[in-house]
Amino acid sequence: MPEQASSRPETASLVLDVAQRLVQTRGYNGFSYADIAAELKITKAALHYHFATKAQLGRALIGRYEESFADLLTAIDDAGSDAVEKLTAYIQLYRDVLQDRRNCLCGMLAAEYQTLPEVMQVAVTQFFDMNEAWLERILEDGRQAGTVAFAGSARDAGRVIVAGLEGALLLSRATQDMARFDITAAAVLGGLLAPARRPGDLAVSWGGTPT
Amino acid sequence: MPEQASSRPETASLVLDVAQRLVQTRGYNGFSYADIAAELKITKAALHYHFATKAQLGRALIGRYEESFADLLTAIDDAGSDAVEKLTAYIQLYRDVLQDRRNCLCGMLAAEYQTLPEVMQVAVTQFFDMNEAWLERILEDGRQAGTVAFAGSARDAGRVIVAGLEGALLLSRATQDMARFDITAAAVLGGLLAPARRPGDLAVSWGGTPT
DNA sequence: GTCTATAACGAGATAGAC
DNA sequence: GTCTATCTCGTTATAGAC
Repeated sequence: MPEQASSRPETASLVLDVAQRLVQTRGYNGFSYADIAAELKITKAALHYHFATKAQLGRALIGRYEESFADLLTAIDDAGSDAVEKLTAYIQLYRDVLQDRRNCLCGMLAAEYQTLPEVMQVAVTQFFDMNEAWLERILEDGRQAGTVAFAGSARDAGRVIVAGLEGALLLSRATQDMARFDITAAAVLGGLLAPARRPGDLAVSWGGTPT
Repeated sequence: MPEQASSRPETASLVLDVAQRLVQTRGYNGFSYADIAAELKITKAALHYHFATKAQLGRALIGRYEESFADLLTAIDDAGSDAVEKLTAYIQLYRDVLQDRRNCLCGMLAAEYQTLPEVMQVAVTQFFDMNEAWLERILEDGRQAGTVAFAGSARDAGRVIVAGLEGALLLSRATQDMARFDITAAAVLGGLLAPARRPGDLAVSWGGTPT
């Protein structure tokens, strides 16, 4: 770990906390070192000590986010429930972000993709790859177990889930309407349930045969 | 219409063209008056003559975008085909944007929502309302005709469609993978088809009962 | 309607003291 | 590890000539 002198709750970590919230709420192009410095009551120069360039800060942000997200996915795996419960828990991760009045870090960065330093672009892509790989595995397991059903590859079905949730997050935040997220989430999950398991009380169930 | 002197193809319109492409590719916080001026080979001061502030430019951008989008929806209506064809045409509008290597103007602005001047925030919300109102009508018609099927309200089903397409646009652009958009679009449409009409050859069909 | 010129500010970044 | 001070550049915006 890096050297440090006086400050105890590692400053670099606090910087990342603030920067992450700023990116999730304002975007990478929507905040500056001055914003972080003001909030932490240190100077911009001190920030540059920890993260020499904004690109390095941005890269570290994604790295930490992906890592903690991967940990959450592992925790879901370890809970050992079935595919539907795991997918529900996955959706809940997105919902938690929204409840925090934030967007997904990488969803926000995906919008700004073209303006990002290359190191950040690569890291963003990697984040979504990781998500899709996890979903692919869960979906394949669920299909084997007969609890979820979908046409096409598990990988593609995972991509559809990510797109639906990221889009729901984007629009729910803009319209400040959490219900908007919930109906999309219900549609995403409902559309994957094996017909036998499909409840009739879902608010929206894509492709569910209506009675 | 506003006065003008020498320039013929109304400069204001050219400014909007360039600005729109910049917002759709880089975001509202990702471009400046200097970028537009350089491209049109006029000065920043000339820009300020047409749009005194960046907020006014942004507001005009959304207004024109919504108007032309509404015209496209009317054209789809006038084609007089059934709900499924209209929904297919709607999806195609999004696909055209992606093929142009752009994001939806308002999808991009939704990400930056929190940083936008209030006049722009209101206009963005209005754009999505308009889309959802149109979809609600088409979906209701289709349900009546028995060509589309969905649980819940037509309004909510429309919201799910918009979220899915905006999310697909966002991620397809970041990963530079048009196929990613197509699989989500196929899932969105496939999930709405009435069971009797549902083809088996869709790459992905959300909730379609797999054989 | 467009220009030159510039104001006024904020951005990312660096030098060097402590 | 944080500071003061400063640099350089880009940003939005304005004043006033043509």
